[in-house]
Amino acid sequence: MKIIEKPADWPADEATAIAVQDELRTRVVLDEPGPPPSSGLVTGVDVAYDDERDVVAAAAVVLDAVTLDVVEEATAVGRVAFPYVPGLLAFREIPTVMAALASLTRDPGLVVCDGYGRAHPRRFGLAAHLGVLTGLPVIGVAKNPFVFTHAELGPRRGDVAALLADDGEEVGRALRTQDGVKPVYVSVGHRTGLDNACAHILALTPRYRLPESTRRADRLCRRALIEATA
DNA sequence: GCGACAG
DNA sequence: ATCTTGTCGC
Repeated sequence: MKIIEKPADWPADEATAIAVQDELRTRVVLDEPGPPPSSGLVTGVDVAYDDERDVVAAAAVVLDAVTLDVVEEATAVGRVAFPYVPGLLAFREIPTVMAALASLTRDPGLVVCDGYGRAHPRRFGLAAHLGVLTGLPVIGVAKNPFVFTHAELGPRRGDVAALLADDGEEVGRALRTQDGVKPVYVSVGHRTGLDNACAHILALTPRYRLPESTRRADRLCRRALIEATA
């Protein structure tokens, strides 16, 4: 399979990457509610790394939002496009993620990715970045609160608490997806509302803490990395 | 000034 | 993200 290289104009240092974020962030659309939950298609994306070989594998798995059945899968393998810097995660993996999305034969519908959208130091995390570059509705789901804080939330599935920035803005939501488990952190990326995003994530977590979409994508990209590395 | 810090 | 054994629990 072809190796996805980073674009020729890809940022080479942190200062340039931050400048790119500050330019692209103006194109995020936040006033659309997005697709209603439990309808249409939902596509999970995830990546796996082999830092030794500088390789990243991305997977996109399309699910039927009602049955959660897999409708289509796609993978792409690329070169790691940027070092890991908190706040600049998107620059590592976006070219390869976009290649995986582009090789799908149908519209991905709503995209769910690991990490953050608006819950980001400059309000432009991976989910927002991916949304602006693809034009698709995207939401971000992370496993920890990063630099943000939230009040304690109830112990039951569906309980929520606002994820707050220093200035008091609600940049996302801590959402309990199963009774008694650690919450996940949901934030909108592009062309979706926070209420809708949380409803989608609840619909995608009938059994486990993490959405079915990311669990499927996680397994697939790990498999793709092993096959590409072998 | 020094850490901490999505994946 | 990734490196990794056993262990607790449904």
